[in-house]
Amino acid sequence: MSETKKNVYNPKEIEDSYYKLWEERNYFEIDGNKSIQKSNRYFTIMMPPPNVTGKLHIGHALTFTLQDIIVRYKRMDGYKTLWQPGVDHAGIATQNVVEKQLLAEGTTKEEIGREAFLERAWQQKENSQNAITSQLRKLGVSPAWSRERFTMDEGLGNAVKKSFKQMYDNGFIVRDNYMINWCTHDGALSDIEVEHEDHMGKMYHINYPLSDGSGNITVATTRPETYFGDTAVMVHPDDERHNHLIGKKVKLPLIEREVEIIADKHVDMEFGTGFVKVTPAHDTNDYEVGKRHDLEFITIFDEKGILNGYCGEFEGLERLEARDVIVKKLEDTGFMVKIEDHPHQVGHCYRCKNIVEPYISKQWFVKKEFAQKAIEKVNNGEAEFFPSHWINSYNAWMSELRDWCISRQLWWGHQIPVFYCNDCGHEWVEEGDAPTSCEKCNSENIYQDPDVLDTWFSSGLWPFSTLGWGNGEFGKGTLWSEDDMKNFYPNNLLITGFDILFFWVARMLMMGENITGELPFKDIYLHALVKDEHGEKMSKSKGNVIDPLETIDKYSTDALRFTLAVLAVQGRDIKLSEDKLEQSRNFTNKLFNATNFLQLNQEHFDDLDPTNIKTPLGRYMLARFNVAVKETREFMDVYRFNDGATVLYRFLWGEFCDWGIELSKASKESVAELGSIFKESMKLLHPFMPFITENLYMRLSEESLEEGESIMVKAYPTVSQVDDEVIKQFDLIMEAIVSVRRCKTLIDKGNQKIEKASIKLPSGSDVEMMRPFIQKLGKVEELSFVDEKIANCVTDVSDNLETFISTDDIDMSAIIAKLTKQKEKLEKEIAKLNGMLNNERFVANAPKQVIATNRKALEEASDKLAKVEEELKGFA
RNA sequence: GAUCGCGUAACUCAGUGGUAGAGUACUUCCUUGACAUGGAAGAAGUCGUUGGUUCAAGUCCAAUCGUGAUCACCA
Repeated sequence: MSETKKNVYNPKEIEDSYYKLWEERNYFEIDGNKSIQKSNRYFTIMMPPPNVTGKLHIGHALTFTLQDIIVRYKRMDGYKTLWQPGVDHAGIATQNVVEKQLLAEGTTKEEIGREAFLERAWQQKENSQNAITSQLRKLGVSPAWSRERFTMDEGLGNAVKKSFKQMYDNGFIVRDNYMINWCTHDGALSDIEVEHEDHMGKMYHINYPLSDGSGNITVATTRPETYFGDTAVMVHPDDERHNHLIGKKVKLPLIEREVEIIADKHVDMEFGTGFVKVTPAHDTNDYEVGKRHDLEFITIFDEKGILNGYCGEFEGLERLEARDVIVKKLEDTGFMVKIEDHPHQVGHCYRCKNIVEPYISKQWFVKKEFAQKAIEKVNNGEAEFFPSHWINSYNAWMSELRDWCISRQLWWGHQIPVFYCNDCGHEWVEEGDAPTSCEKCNSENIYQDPDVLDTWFSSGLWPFSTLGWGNGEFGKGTLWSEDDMKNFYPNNLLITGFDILFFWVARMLMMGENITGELPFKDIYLHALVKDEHGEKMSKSKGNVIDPLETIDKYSTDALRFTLAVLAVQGRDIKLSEDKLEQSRNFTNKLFNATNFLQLNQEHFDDLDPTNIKTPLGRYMLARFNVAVKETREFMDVYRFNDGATVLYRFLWGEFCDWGIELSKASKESVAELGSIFKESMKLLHPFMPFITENLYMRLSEESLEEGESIMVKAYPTVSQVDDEVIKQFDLIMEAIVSVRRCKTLIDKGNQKIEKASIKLPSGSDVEMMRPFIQKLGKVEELSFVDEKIANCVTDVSDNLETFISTDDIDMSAIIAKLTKQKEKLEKEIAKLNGMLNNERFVANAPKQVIATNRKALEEASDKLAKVEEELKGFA
């Protein structure tokens, strides 16, 4: 049995049940906030669809929390709000997960066949989607679940075919033989799917004999096994060591095939031996050289990496295993001159970590020209990055774009909607149902391209395909409606991690622009990665992974959400730590206990009506609340989640609890008003902490969610008149209280109750209004207000007032030390201000406002100094 | 090599040209009738370094050091 502590907030009791009710009542749907919707206010944000490969991690928790904060804010602020949920089929990643499952069962995808394999993949999709969506519910997020989509559902499949045809017809999609990145496990990859890693390899120096028998040349290579594909050796034309050999022939070791020595400026004379083997079919640079010199392209291994007949006796070996065997043979036969250590970078498949090969293959590509307009429009300000510096990365990447390889040799994905006729050779794109005969010659001897599309092709359409674009009749009226494109496109905002800027964001921008004529969203917020408390990337091997569900279990959903929000500073890594989570947890507890306090006095509190706030303290807290509302809204509007959260923390804890509640103990009649303000501030906080705010709002309204309407569909607070006068009055009250407390520490009374104190206030202060607050919080039985300094007492001098407490025998040295320090500080300040104000150029150039502020500060500091000096004189 | 961040109190970090801020930790005190997951008071910073612009620089500019990320090339 776990003990339940009194006065400790227990979130577990409410989180699941509230969520269930919210969802049942359709609050998350686009008309969930019907009663507060304002006309023509629409807000759309797409959920980046999680991969159906597993479960949520802390990065998901961050991204979805931030999205939910904005969505709840907009929904409460009267927008018709669409937060579009869904999941991504994640081609390679999911296929690999399923393959691993099969492997564990002792079988393979080839053994069970394409159909059975796809069945397994769909099963994986179901399992993962269920896990993910139930975890998302735990996070308290509020997407329009009724519209949940999957990138491979029929409607999105239709959109893929339609957009493919459009791009094909416009000449942006072509099929060609290119040198691409080839993974012998996963097939063709786009450039960004290859990760380059530092690796300590070897540099092999190999002798190639000259055909005329006049000697050898030595080439240097890191990949000796590729020499069977060499079709030339090149030297720099200006290389005086070697250029006399241009035009001569050499024989490749062992196989004795002859290749020519050619001249090409690509060679770096400083590097290696100056002789470079040219393997046009297996190296990106050599590919270009090969094209320049019209060389033969010899491919030496098949799609699985198995060496072919060009490799002589090594035929049948796997490319990686072959290296050592070949090297051994070259050593034995004397062709190997030397082997040195050589650090270099090796490309790996981003999904299976296999070493990627440059490989010539016939694939489908999206031409790089496709991106042109999206580059221009983003740079014209039609979309905006938060933080803004990301536009640099966007431009850098976009300007170096190469054609995007979109065909994948996988089974799991959108099959390419291109058909070929075996009889007449016709090739065409079919955007409708699969045809049974050739559209040109009517032959039934046709087949569909067996490859599937890069997973990012369909996710690139996500901002509009989910709104019904190209869906055909699928889902019409249930998953989407005909007004959706008009109302929700372009989307207002995208929130996602910077790590998929190129993979996804850039692709959405170019596809959206080309296919709909408009960029798909206006604002692009890119958040950082969640790191551990030391700033280390989380990884299973390091054992520093923070699991969102465990965290929720320990600290509550609200605490996790608030922590992530408070740490989400634009442009900085998020270092998540237990300390921060504890702090947020404590904050929820504080709010819970504030409610307990309010309800000691009365059970029910009305909703806030500013005109009904009459007591001075009520008016003061209302004024502070207004400041908080203004700041929170301003920060939300520019996606400064950390600042918004900090404002709320400061207001609710530092102002409402520490001062408002404490002061109300001297003003019982203000409690009813404070309760109303607190209820309203629960609305303000709701987007960050949806559960506790609902709970406390309901408690203070004496309602339950079962009977009442949720806080999540009530109007977000707006700013009413801020009463500056009452803020001034209470600033003075608080200054007096702090001064009394400080004075008491001088006589070692801590915060104990004392009998008498005197305060000298500025003239015109409303002393009778102030008295009860100062007496109560300063813990003074008898408080008197005086016009002159009192003899024989300790004194505290603050900006606007002085406090005196009579004393007989106490050690004065501490007091003198304190006053002396205060004096020095004031003198320094006065000197600084004087320096500025005596500077003619400052007075001539600075804004009047600044000069006035400084004059006033100087005056106040001088006054204060005079008082401090007078005190010191008394001790002399 | 190129580009982009970051460097502010012991720690984690805000800071939008106008007297340097928060939370945690620390020191001292308080179990006061919401909360010890709490309250009060306090101490703590040559804002990486050096120049420059400006009446005024943590903030803008340049250089430099440290640190991190991304992209690219190395046969």
